[in-house]
Amino acid sequence: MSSRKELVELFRELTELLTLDEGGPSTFRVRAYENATEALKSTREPLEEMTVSKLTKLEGIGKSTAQKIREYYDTGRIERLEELRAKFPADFVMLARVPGLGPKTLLRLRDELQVANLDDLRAAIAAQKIRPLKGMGAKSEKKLAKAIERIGSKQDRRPIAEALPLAETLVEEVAALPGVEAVQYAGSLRRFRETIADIDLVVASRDAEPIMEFFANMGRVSEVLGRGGTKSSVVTNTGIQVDLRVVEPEQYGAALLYFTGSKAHNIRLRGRALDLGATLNEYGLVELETEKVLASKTEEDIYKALGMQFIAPPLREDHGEVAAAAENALPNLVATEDLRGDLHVHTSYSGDAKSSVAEVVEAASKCGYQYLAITDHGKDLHINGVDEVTHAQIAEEIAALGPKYSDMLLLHGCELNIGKEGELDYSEEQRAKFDLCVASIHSHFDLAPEAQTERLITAMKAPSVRILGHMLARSIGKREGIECGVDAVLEAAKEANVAIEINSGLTRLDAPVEVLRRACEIGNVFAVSSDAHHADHLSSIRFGVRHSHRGWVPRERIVNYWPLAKFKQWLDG
DNA sequence: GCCGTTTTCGGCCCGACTGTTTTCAGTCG
Repeated sequence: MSSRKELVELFRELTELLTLDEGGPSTFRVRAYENATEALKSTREPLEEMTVSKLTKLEGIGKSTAQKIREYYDTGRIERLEELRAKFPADFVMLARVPGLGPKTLLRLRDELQVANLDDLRAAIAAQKIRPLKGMGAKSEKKLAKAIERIGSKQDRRPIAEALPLAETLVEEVAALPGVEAVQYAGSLRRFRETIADIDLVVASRDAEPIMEFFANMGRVSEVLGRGGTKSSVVTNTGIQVDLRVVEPEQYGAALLYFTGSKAHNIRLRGRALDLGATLNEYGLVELETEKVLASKTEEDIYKALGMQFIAPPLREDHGEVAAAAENALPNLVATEDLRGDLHVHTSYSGDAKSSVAEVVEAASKCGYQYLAITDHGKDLHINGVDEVTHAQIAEEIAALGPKYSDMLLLHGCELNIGKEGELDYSEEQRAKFDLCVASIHSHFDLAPEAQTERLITAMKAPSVRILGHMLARSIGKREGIECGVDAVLEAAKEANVAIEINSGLTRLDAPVEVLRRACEIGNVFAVSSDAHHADHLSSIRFGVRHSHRGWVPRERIVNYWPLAKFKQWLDG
């Protein structure tokens, strides 16, 4: 683990233990630790080399945190953390993971019943020792017993590829209910995070009851965690928690804003609301003095009333977007309709794809594209690869479709495989016959970082290569991306005028957000690509678009946003 | 613990649901 990552981990633990020490999560000290942890996570400053006074200049980091950072880099440990670890052993901290069991109750269980671990808690429940405690009762005891069962089955965050389809289905089903004027999934899913902990649904309706009724009784519900008049939580039989909230249609924008978050973004917005003499909650932005509702119906209204640009959901992480929006300095983000082409698409010639050349081209035409690159695999990719003869055949098929699609430039491309040493399929002379080459890694994921860096740079030096496909070759939730020197690779890409792909596959979303943001700073160009393996999947490019938003990628840097002439100039350049 | 031209103290985001109460504390997001 890099020392930076470890430092963030230590601060996370510090925050968790401090929450116990403070006896509650909402003390301002705990908040400060949360903020500091977040600051460490998102900053790019070279912390290791910085003095205490320099560190305190960073937002969210004061004297105390700065000293702990220095202490960590100088001695490898943080004294305060050691103290807290001694005070709260790991077995006891484990208990905080039981849903519904917060610090207050936890500390009372320890002080009054000597509960030190999960077994103690089970024994206390079995002996009915919980219910006599003040503020507790038979119901709380039972609830606790049930919650303990869930600690084992409770899944970590789910990959977006698993959660998004379920969320879309739920939205469709709820939208069809009578009285529903609008419905949308919110939360981290709408922010397009790679993994999500639960699905949040926000509904606009004047009659919440039938929606609650439907929601709690859906066939896929395995457990109802809570059911109120306007808010319910369930667990589905695949173990994903879904929260649903119903508001009046006039309040829909405020509710959507509130539940899309992130928490830190919301806090930042509320702070700004207070500066303007107003308060912001899930029902609206309300002027404090007059109690007049300033905005509530749409998110756009609220951002406007707060005196800032609309902030796209993927940006709402409190990574500087609020300040940027107030200064009218957000990047111009690309919309799916803005894209003029797709530069990474497979046909059934690639063993792992399903649609014919004609079907893929027709689908691209329906997307309204001005250009399309068909990029079946090179021959080095065993099983799914395509040899020279077959590629010549593909070229003919594409050429034959030219007259029918005269308003679309059809390119015969190839997705080359980057070998262990950075070698590519075919000879450079043969590669030059392709209109466009994407080069991607499909194997040898565990090489040393230096070797991976060299490998990518070598591949990009081939003059035919114009796009670096799914840069880290990760699979979200399954496989970490390769380790490499990101800056060196991005610099080399810039030098070679190679675009960094923004791969739209929900299991890929590669290059990752941190790489995209770094690439923006370095000055790279990008290609948002579907990597579709079926004609129906060209539309998944919309996911890549949302991922590009998360990376703050300005549309001016996206080669397939460019008009045909400019795109061709880049392609031939 | 952090922050700041209403600065070095006194603020710091806001509400639903549950289970226990009979006006509220704890938890969660």
